[in-house]
Amino acid sequence: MTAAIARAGRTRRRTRIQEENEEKILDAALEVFSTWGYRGATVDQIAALAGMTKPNLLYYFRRKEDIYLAVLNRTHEMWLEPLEHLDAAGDPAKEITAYIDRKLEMARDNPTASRLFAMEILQGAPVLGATLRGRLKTLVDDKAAVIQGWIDAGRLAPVDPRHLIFMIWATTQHYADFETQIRAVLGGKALSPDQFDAAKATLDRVFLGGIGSGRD
Amino acid sequence: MTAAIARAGRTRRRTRIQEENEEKILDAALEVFSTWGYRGATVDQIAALAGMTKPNLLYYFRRKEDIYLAVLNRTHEMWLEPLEHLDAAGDPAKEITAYIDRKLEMARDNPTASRLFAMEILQGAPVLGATLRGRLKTLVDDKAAVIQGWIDAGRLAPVDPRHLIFMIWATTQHYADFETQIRAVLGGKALSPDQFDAAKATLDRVFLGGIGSGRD
DNA sequence: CAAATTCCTGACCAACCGGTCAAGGAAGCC
DNA sequence: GGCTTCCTTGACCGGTTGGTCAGGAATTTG
Repeated sequence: MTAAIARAGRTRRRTRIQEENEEKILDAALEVFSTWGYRGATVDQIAALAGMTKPNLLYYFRRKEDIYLAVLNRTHEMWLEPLEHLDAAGDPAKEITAYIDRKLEMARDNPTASRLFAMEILQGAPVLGATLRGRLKTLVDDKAAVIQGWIDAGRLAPVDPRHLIFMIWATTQHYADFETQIRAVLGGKALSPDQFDAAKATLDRVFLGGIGSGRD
Repeated sequence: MTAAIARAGRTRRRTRIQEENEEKILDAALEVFSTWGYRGATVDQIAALAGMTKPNLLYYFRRKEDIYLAVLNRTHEMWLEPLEHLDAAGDPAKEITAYIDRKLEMARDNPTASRLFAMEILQGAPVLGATLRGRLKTLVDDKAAVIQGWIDAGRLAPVDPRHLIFMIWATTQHYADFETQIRAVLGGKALSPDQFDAAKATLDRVFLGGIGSGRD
């Protein structure tokens, strides 16, 4: 996927050095784009963080846009994945809790990826727009039907499945996207494991209390 | 507040034209900064949207940074306000529902303001950092104590008050900050009143179910 | 209406930005 | 070790960006 963009068709072989440097570049680009957005980021900045000169970086990715596309492509699978695991055959409460926990772990382990998507969407999703209206919409429609099925069977309180999904996205991603604010309010430097446990406990409890066990 | 920055001490009187043009500029700046962030936005862009030339804009605000500060200052009171209304003397469920509804209305009526803060925080809160660690932290500490009081009195399920507040921020602001994504998933162009009602109903139900009426 | 003040603009500037290119240096291969 | 391919870099380029400035136009004030 990455290789399809990076240095596309410019060398005969794909070398070890290419592999290494493209990874360095994409790591740096993730950091820079997720903080400054596409327009706010500079190629120099990315190159410096990747430990190389600008012309050298542009030897691997000919254009700034190519870097952005590559780093978005590299992370967007990871983005859709957790929801795909929501299993109609499972226990509703357990499935939803597991989904929340997976998403929260992603926010903890890949905060920059989360922020990159936040940036992309704040800017009107110029790149991911089509994916959102396509694959993501299909996926949400699908899983909303699963949740609606649970509700119809009386196994879950009657809530709008789509807005429930939005709530889960919002609350979990918040810990990555707004980390600066959360740190400021809670005090301390980084979000501690304790604080993540507290977040997880609160989310589980509110969501499960809010939708648990149906019929009312 | 704005006048303290704009054209500070450069004219003797404060004129009608100053008032009008500074407002035009700040409206335009809100739009542009909230989409592109500080670095991604250009002064030309803001000037064009405000319907004036760049030198003319710079006659009112000498530097790009001054515009950014002014537009953040103008909106950040509005930001803190809804939480301040949370009243220890009121009924817990009613107070929290009212808070959620107020924040959701703010996201609906001032989505660009919400996005501006999201941008600022994604960029590490270079300007608002001090405010977050100061006024906002104090406010949250204060209101968390109120909620903890309700919990101790058995009028609310035992949840971490701070993380509950984060959840409310996350879910309500999500409808402004990630509007593009929500529109993509729900289909349609703008978020309809119906969809806002559905969001409100879902939020009210999940939060109230999740924390309602205490003791368990 | 005329003087004082404020407002507006075109022309301009230095710094920065994305991107190119020629040429030398390092790896890989036989 | 020599040939081929790949990697790296300094110098450079046109366009954009934030910001200045001199001077003319509009507005306010007496």
